[in-house]
Amino acid sequence: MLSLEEQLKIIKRGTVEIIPEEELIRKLEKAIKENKPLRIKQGYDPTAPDIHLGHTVCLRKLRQFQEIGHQVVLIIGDYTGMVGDPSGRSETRPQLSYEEIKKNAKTYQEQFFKVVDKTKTEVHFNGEWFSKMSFQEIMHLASKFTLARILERDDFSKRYKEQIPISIHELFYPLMQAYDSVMIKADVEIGATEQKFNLLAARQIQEIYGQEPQVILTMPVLPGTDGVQRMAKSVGNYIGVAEPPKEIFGKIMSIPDDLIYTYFELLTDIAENDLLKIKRDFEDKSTNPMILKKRLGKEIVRMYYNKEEADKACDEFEKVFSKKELPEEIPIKHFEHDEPEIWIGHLLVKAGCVQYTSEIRRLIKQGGLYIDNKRIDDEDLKVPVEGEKLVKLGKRRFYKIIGKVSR
RNA sequence: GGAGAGGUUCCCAAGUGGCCAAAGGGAGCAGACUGUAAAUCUGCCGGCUAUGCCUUCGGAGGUUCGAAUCCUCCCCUCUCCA
Repeated sequence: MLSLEEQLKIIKRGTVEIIPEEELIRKLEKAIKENKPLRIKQGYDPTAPDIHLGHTVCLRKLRQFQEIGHQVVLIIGDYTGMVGDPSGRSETRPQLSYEEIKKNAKTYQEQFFKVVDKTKTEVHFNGEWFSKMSFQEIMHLASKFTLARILERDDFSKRYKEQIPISIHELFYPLMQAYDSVMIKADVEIGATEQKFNLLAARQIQEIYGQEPQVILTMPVLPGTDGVQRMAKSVGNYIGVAEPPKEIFGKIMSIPDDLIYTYFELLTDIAENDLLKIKRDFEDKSTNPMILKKRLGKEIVRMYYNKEEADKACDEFEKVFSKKELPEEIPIKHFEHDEPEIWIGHLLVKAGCVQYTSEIRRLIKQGGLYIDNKRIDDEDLKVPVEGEKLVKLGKRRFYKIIGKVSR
């Protein structure tokens, strides 16, 4: 194992808080002395089946712990997922069925191990213990926590004040997460800053169950591609790790310039002094932010795919947006119609390019529809069905449409 | 159980009988510009081959020439009291 100082340095990079740091040092010292890895807990509720870059901030920290020789314990929250984490929420989460959760859990794990080393990870479902718990035990656990403590939380107290409903089952969430820590005897738990309450609750509960409380590491919450809200699938400002390279790259290019440094810092392994240089370059405006963004995009695609894909994604971007050429791969749509001619609106709906004909009228009115590189300005345009057409909607949606007259 | 407040188009949020497909903001989309799918500005933003028609304001009925707006019943949320 690495020395204490080396380990601490790695652990501290990008972390917001370590609570309490002395305990972490003590635990690390012990681990080194006895050559016994620490148990690093990460819980995950498979409520949506996609892991996005926001999640990877914590996952990358787990990975780092693995690299310095510690044991990662992943808890898939099949039960907590059914409750729904109220953290940072202004409303009750939808409760998912057990089947949905199970299905999501599979995808989750696949994506999870794109970042974390599978061979060095112990996986548990919290249903392992929650499904066996009796009501008596649940009441026992519930009696260890008070409403006042729960209401210390901003999200709850805010909802309470604003008269937004809070269901009783939501109050159980922190207790459940805490109990997970007890069951797997966690030494360290990592979470986003908004998770702080849940993480702290675990310390208290662990003590009640006669365990040494876990140390807490909080990581920053990653802003989404809109640069305003935290990255979340529900907000639609996310970049999923399983997305195609082109998408990841393109979405990176769409983040506000101000986010460039943050993304480099939290999402890449770029060396410390490189990071500083990027910050300087951005601040003194000596480098075009676009250049930095391209580098960021390449870096991230490389992490989840490889260098070739990264270069390809970048070339493709330049081709389509800078040079306004056609992308490499254009989705092909087929459709059939029983007359030789068809109104353009119907064609595009039929081919599945858009959902409504109104959308087409709008596009035409705004000058955003091209067929075979010709801008269309006639809303009522009819075109022949037979043959192949290249359609461009706005600046980034391309389709090749192949029509056939059906008899 | 009692008293009160509220449920509006993707989200937030105006609107209390016709001028309402419904203000404003956000998101989204398009155009211009550019250094990029940044920023900024402008426009669009329920559906329909459309100078008109159809469907929307928690649900079901009703009053009216006319309802998101008034009445009745129901469902849901919140607050206070018990």
